[in-house]
Amino acid sequence: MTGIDTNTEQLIFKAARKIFTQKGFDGARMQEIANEAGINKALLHYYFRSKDKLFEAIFKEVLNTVFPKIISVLMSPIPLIQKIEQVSVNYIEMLKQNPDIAVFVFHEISRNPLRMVGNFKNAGADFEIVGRQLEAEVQAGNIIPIKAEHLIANLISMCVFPFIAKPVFMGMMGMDNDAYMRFIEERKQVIPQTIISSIKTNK
Amino acid sequence: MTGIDTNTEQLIFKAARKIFTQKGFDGARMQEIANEAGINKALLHYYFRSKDKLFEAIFKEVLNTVFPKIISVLMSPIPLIQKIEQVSVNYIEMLKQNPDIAVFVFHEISRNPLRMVGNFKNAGADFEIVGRQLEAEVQAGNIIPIKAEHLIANLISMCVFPFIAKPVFMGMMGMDNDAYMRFIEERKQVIPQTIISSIKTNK
DNA sequence: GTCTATAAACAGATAGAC
DNA sequence: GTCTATCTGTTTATAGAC
Repeated sequence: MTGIDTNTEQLIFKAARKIFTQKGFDGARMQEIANEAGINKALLHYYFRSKDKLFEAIFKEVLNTVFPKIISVLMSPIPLIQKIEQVSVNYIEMLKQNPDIAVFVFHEISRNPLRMVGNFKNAGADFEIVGRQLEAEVQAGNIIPIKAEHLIANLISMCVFPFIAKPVFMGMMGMDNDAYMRFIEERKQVIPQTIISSIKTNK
Repeated sequence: MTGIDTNTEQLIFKAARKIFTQKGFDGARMQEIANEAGINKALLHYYFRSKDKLFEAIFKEVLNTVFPKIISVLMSPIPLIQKIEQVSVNYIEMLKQNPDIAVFVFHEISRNPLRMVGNFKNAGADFEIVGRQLEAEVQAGNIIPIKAEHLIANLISMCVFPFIAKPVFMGMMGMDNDAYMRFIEERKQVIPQTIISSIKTNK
């Protein structure tokens, strides 16, 4: 028990995560993963048996990086406004550290939607909690009515999509990489501000 | 000149578009495209020389389906509010008719960002036009200040992302396909309402 | 133009030495 | 555990008959 494993299995895992998230399952080559890990191709099969098995391990880990983060915030017992702010900051920060993850996840899921089923705990509870919070605020006259589904869809869309469309937006906006990263940073403020001011009443 | 070509080349093109947009370049098989077109695999090479060439033809056509639509609305000489409403309706309608297109385009672009360069006319002008409209409205006291980049990013994100994340949202929201389509339909109203009420002043 | 048959290259997986 | 060498199936692409 050395705590952190820097053994071969970890090397492979890290390399596979990089290659798979960059190229997708179909575009990834076992040879390339082996090169990235600095080991031989046969070792991949020794540790993970097949490309499919290796991919499933990576994909599971990636899903656990992506979804619990937002679920836990949406379910936590804090005011709605704070949830919106926290989701924006946390999600954008996570995506900054894992730039390829968004395109990868949604591409692989649409390639095989059933993949979701196994790795996915029901998030319906989140919507109920947020829905109740929304109702309470509407009753109090603080916000105008909106379905929880749309509110959450708006929030996640505005956070995630700019990472998915990065090259397109960069081209359209005439930004270089640094400028685009500053643009992303600004969104931590812009998104909560947009959502909150869109639902607030004038009272 | 019969006007509409229903010849072999068109058959191939249509089949290739379907398979490529569903599976991506790496996941698509020439055999599957041939099957879809009801012809032989060798004919694909007869008409398009290689998988790469066939893909480039498809990709170019897909980009022309996706981008000019929004560009033309953003550049048109109509009030800002109307632009926001028209983009929402047009874009969602286009994506309803081409459900796979969004995941496909962004996956392929991040696989090879340089692909954009050739097929992309500068859209910087759009942002300038929208930027000037925004400034005018701010001066008139009608809206609060926001960068054109963020406004447009918000708009496109909220329209496109629900198609990219369809299986995830369906799972999270516990919707079947019909319910999700109704949800998408609602967004034609929700998105303009969200954006407009987020920038309007209280005057 | 369209087909069948096949070449040529590639990629995942395994055998077996060390 | 790690390597080299190789097998096996797949996939793009071409040759050549019709």
